[in-house]
Amino acid sequence: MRTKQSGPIGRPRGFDPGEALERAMLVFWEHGYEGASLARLTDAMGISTTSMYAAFGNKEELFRKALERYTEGPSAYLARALEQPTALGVATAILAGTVRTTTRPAHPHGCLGVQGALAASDSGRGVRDLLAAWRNDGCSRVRERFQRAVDDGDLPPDADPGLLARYVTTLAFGITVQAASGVGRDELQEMADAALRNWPLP
Amino acid sequence: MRTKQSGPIGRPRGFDPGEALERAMLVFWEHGYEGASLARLTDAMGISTTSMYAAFGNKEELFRKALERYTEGPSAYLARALEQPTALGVATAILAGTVRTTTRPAHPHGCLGVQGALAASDSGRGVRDLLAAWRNDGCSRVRERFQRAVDDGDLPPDADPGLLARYVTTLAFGITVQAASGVGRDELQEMADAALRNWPLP
DNA sequence: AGATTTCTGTATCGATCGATGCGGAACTCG
DNA sequence: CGAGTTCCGCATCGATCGATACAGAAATCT
Repeated sequence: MRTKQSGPIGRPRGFDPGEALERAMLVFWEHGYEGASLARLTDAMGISTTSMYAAFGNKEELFRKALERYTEGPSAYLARALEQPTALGVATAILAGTVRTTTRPAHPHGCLGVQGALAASDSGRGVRDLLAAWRNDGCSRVRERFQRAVDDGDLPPDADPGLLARYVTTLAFGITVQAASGVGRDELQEMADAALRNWPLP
Repeated sequence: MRTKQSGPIGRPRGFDPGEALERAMLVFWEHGYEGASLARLTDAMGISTTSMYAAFGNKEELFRKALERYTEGPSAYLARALEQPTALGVATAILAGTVRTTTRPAHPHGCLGVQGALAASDSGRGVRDLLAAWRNDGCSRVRERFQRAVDDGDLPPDADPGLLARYVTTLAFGITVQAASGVGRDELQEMADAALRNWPLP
């Protein structure tokens, strides 16, 4: 027999916060921060607005947590890509991961970090700036990885890590826009392959 | 002396529709379709909601006309770029025009055709699809131009016009996202130069 | 058991959304 | 001039926005 764990006092939650957050992330991904209404979010999460506010604070806090989940979930390919042994491997993995994630059937097309709030009203400025910082942080991490590649001799000494990182992330962001426009996975992957055929940029 | 033109009967408009549309376009550009409220739009246009509805129909129609104005105004560089004599000239002009237009001081950063409505709620689906078609149309026109370059011998016979067009437009869309994130003009132009240094893609 | 704490469902808040009704103002006609 | 037509300012519409108040339900504590 197992001893009953003494849980926190009071009535326990009637839902799984992780799964509710996953559902919310998908709604934000598909409709954007301002395009996702509380009614639609809570309906997808399977809880009432009261429970949502008690568990996540408010709509903006819910989005911040959904973005964290997105980063560690659908967007985790970035962290894995940065661990590739060569700079070319890093770039290739980033673009392949972007293509795969933004064109998954049965998932929203595009990237939450881009279409979550590229432009917004005043009330969405906080989230818009958060996402801009999220994207710039991604570019910075790639640049630092390429700088390490230069230091290690993997990239030639005259290579510009900042320029290469900007190139790769610009392609990645462009891919997310193309995916949101309905462009197919194979065509984007072919383009990504061609874009890295002259690495590291003459 | 000049004969007085017999204008339309009734009280004449108290505002210039072209300038009002220009103001509306700037608001849509900065805040997106759903992020731009009627109150903010009409305030910027300097007219009342009644006048706006009488002159433009409704919010969605106003956006459609604002997008037309954007296409013939800030985005006119695309049409001019397609008239460049060489495919490389076309690609170079597209990216330079994108960088310039999306990073103009005293103008909204980014591109109306991208951040106008990448993701939206149900009520914004019409505009979202309109913009997706707008972007895909842009890519198609570039592809047709590159096809002509192949036919004319400007591009090698084995060049893939569709892939090249996808490459250039993906870079352009990526640039608009970077610009919306606050990345500076010079850095983006350097990246664009490097991206075309190996034209037409090995 | 009773007391205490926490979660949930309903009902609703004030604000804002896009969109209109209405009466008076401003113009061209005859 | 008066009649006819159009435009504009004000007030307001029903719907929806994000966010809460309140009371009852469900758990752990002593």
